[in-house]
Amino acid sequence: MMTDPLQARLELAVQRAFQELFNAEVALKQIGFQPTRPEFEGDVTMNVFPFLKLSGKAPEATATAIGEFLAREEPVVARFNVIKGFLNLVIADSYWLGFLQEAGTRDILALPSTGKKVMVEYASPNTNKPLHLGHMRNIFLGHSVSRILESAGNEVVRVQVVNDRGIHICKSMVAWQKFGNGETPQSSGLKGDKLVGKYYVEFDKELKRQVQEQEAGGKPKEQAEKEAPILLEAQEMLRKWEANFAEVRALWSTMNGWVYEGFRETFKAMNVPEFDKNYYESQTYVLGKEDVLKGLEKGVFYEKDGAVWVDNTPEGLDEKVLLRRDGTSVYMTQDIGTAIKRFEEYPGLSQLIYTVGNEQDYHFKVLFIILKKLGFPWASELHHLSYGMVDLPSGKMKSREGTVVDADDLIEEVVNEARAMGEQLSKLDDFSEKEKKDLYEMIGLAALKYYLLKVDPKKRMLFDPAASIDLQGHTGPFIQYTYARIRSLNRRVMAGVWTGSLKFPEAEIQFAWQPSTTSDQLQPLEKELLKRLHHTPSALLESADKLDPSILANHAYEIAKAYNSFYQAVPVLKEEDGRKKLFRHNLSIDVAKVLKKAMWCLGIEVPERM
RNA sequence: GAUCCCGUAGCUCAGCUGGAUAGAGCACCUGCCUUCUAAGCAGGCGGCCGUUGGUUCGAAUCCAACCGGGAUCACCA
Repeated sequence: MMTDPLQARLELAVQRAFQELFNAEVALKQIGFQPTRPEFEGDVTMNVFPFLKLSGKAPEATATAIGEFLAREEPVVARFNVIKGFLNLVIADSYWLGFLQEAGTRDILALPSTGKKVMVEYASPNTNKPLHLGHMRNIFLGHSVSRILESAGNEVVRVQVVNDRGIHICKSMVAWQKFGNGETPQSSGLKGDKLVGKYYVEFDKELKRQVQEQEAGGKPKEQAEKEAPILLEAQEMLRKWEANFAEVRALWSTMNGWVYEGFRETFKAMNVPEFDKNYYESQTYVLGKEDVLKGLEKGVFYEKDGAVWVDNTPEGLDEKVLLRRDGTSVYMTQDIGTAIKRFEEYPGLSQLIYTVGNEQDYHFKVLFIILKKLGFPWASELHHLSYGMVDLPSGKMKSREGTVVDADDLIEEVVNEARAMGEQLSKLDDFSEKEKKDLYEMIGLAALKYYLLKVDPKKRMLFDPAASIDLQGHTGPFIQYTYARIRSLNRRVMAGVWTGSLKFPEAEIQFAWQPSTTSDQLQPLEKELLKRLHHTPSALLESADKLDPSILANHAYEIAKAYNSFYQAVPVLKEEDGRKKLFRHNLSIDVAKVLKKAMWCLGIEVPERM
């Protein structure tokens, strides 16, 4: 990894070794290091098997020769040992100590600016129902990826497309007109999105009733489903909406307004910021038509039966309609137009990432190919951040069958669990009610977010309600707890003065450890921690490259775990030797800093006490 | 029918750009609070890495076939 200066150094040295020892050229990329397995002495290990042809020697002899060269020529290598074809290198403590010093003076989770501007789209809900667990995976992912990209040196623009028009919202509108008796969020006290969602369900109920009725009257099922009066009404409502009927538009605005108010509350409860820009489908759905016609002129698309098509069979895909015979758009059309519009609106934009479920993999493949065919230079910088569905122990989530996990309910549940645990431990009796409430929300949300983010986004995941509110083990609260422990140490150092400040006391505590060449100053648990910290920039970069927060999430967990082992076995403030005490405290501070920033990248806050 | 994704411990997941004896958490069992927060630590139990072949000095990792699970393939959104 390029961000790992140690590895880069060693690779160069090994390259030199091959030149001087065997008169052989080796590309840096071919030289790979891996962490040394714990049962052997060493920090990093090089496998020499791939290079035996170059050296013309046996594995042990090759490894030994390189090891001797490195120990002699490269100061960071303190010593080495060889086991079979494995060259284990012990890195000088002074290197790790130097790293610690550096980590103390700057944010190692802030990579140099790339100068790139990246747009991330996520959330993109429909306005006919409340947010649920599936949205939460999407939103936490999109938000986290945005922050990771920021930390990795990019400027990020967050956007969503609000699917505010279409048959779905018309269904809610029709049902509300029929059965609503003028109900509003104010009159019933129901959250706006819940209220609109309720009428969407009402619509479905009534539809089913009518279909059954008509079936009983002798109509075939398919016909009954198409001809149900309430469905026809919804379709009529959609036509009126498109024709700009004032009353329909007014009702539409009102009901969407209720939904937005509800969404705002949920976003607040999720502790996720709003977007830099919202695109509304009611505005974007007209986009793309002209672009498609231009493509037709250029010969990128073709006409058949009066419709405009694109032929993606050369790419191994199918043909696809872009404009219907009657000249109207399909979903793809507006996505083409919206993408183009975004790059016009944001001139320096170099990348666009769509956070959308993997059931739309095919759609985005086609979209990207089309934009490439239209000749947009940025088309190769489009990414579909495709994530897997969230399953429940009972099976798939289906909104029609009422098996969805509601976002608001879930947050409430997880916060209640945090409260129950907190009160049982009763460490916080001096907290005010407000402080307790804030803390339990922070902990509950951490459990939920971490649970959803620790899994590779690409993979379908199982949502186990019990595990998601777990506060122990491989969880967000475990990392929070580690942070709080360290902050407690910090406070003691500062003579018990509790300021409530989130600032780290670097100013108060100077780094006083003098790196020296004498080896083995570091205890194994200290070194283990330093190595994990040292790997942080690489983890961040990999997370950013792969658009995968789980890499950073798991890295943070590894650090927290290593810290807790260290904390348990090695005294910090009770250490008599002042230099050691200071060193360990500095180490602790850096762990806290990294944990806090890594959690920030995941959209998770950390408490000063818990 | 075609294409794509996924099969690792009882459960949930890491590891997958090939390397040493495959790792965590949960669950279960044993210890550890008169020393810095026990939401913790130390230890134990638990694996034909879906199956079969191939490539390789070496395969959970790459390739092929098969089995099992999921998704997608509309002049729908």
